[in-house]
Formats: sequence, C-alpha cells, structure tokens
Amino acid sequence: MNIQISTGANVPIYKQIVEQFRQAIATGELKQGEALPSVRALANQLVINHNTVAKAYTHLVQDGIAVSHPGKGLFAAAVRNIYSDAERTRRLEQALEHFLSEVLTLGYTKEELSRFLEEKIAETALIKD
Amino acid sequence: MNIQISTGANVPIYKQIVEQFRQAIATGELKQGEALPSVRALANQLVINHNTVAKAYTHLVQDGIAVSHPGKGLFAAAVRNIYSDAERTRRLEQALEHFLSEVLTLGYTKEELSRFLEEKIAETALIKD
DNA sequence: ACTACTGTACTGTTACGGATAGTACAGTAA
DNA sequence: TTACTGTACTATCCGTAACAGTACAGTAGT
Repeated sequence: MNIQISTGANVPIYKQIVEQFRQAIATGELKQGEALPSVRALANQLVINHNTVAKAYTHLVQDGIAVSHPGKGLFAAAVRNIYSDAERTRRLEQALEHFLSEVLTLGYTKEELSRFLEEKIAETALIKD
Repeated sequence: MNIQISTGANVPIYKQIVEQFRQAIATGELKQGEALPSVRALANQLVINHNTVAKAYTHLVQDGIAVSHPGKGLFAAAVRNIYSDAERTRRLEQALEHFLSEVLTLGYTKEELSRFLEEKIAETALIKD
C-alpha cells in the first residue's frame, strides 16, 4: 500500500488516509484479510503523529471496512454492503447532486456531460461490471 | 430567493450561502442584474451574524458571479465562463473523480451507474441542452 | 521470561477556521 | 437628514486537527 498525503490540502490528513484505504479495499487492491500497515509504521512513513493514523483507523473500523485485532493489527474486512438499500441510494443521490451542483456552474451541456461521464466510467478500473 | 441553511451540517454556513447563490445564478433563477438581499437583511432572516453573510458575498464577488456596488448592494453578474478551458476541464475531472470515489465504495455496477446518471442529468432543470 | 511488536487510551498543548458581537466608515438614495 | 448599502476592523469563543509524550494490555517469536 502506497499512501500519499498532502498537508497543503484543505482536507484533514486522517480523512485522506481513510479515503485511500476505503478506495483500496473497495477496488480490491487490498484484499480481505490483508493487513494494513501498523499505526506507528505508517505514521513513521508519512512523518506524522501516530495518533493521527490511529484516528483514521478507528474510522475505518467504525465504517466496517476494516477489522481490528488488538495486539495483531488491522485487517481489510470482507467487501460487502455496509449500508442498507435506502442508505445506499441516499448516498448515491447526494453524491450525484453534489457533483451536478459543482458542474452546473461550469456551463457544460447535457451532451458534453453525458459523453464525459460515460468515458470516465468506462475507463475506471475495478468497478464491477 | 429562499436561502436555507442547516447548522447541523459539517459544511460552514457561509459556504452553504455561496453554494446556493452560485446555483441560483447558474440556473438563471437569479437573473443578471438582479439584486441579492442585503447582508443585514439575509443575516436577520437566517438569524446569523451579518459578518457571515458578508464573508459569503466576498466569495461570490471573488468568483465573479456577483458584482458589488458599495452603498447600493450586490447584484447577479452576467452568466459567463469564469474559468479558462483548461481550468474548466480540470474542475470537471476533479469533481467527477470525487464522485466516482464516493460511489465506488457503494458497490454500484457500471450499468446501474450509467442509468442513474442519465436519468438524473435528464431531469436536472436548466442545464442548457 | 524476555523482547518487540500490535492497537488503544489517555493528558496536554498548539494552531487554525468558523462564527459570534460590536463598532465604525464611506457611498447611495429618498 | 435619514436610512439604507457594502466593507473593515477588533475581540472573543468554540470546535477540530494535529502534535508530543506516555502508558497499558494483547500477541507472537525467541
């Protein structure tokens, strides 16, 4: 796992870590049962405080995408639907609305948008078909 | 203009205001030359500090989607492309990647995603065809 | 048993952003 | 003159992020 953070971004470090592990597990880059780097190892690698990594890990556990074995480490959980169907739909709708709101101000036409989206989805790896 | 804010959200009030005016102007709900509510009027209406509204307004002006006439008020600017083509593309790509990243963890298939997107784009009002 | 690792849990401290309150000033218009 | 407009300050409060340091119990190899 190659985690990268940028301190200049307006998004907190621990959220960047959470996001990258979320994605790695969702895409299968990190398979079920595989161990995540230890809090101290990752903290040392990223030159940040181990508490910050620990904070990210608690989020991963709370989200159910990683399981904790105190004394052993953190491990990627089984890929499964964490949310209910309603929650899943709600999150999708919210994400989409946020995206459209962003794009609205850019003045793209529906055609341009559709074309761009289809392209991007097609080339996005590891979204199951 | 009916601005609504939620204090419970993790997004700052001033950003909520900016976002809603951005959208209102982009969609044409707020036409060029139309006046925005005064900082104090809106602050009073939303029961927030007028400095918070002023902060939102400075962002709108900086973004070029509203013009300020000190002593008179703030007015919706002409709808135009604020960004260069490169910047426009960059923002679109970034927004899309963020969206896909969000959705990736939800486990949607490409077909589901495509269908959902097309539907949503079609029903979204006022994106020029 | 010893050692070295693991996650977790504290106490402080520092820094920054968001929001508040209050005040002030110059421009605009009835 | 009066009442509005945006703008610009100062000061304060609170929450979050990140830091430093320490500590403890669980796990595993030697």
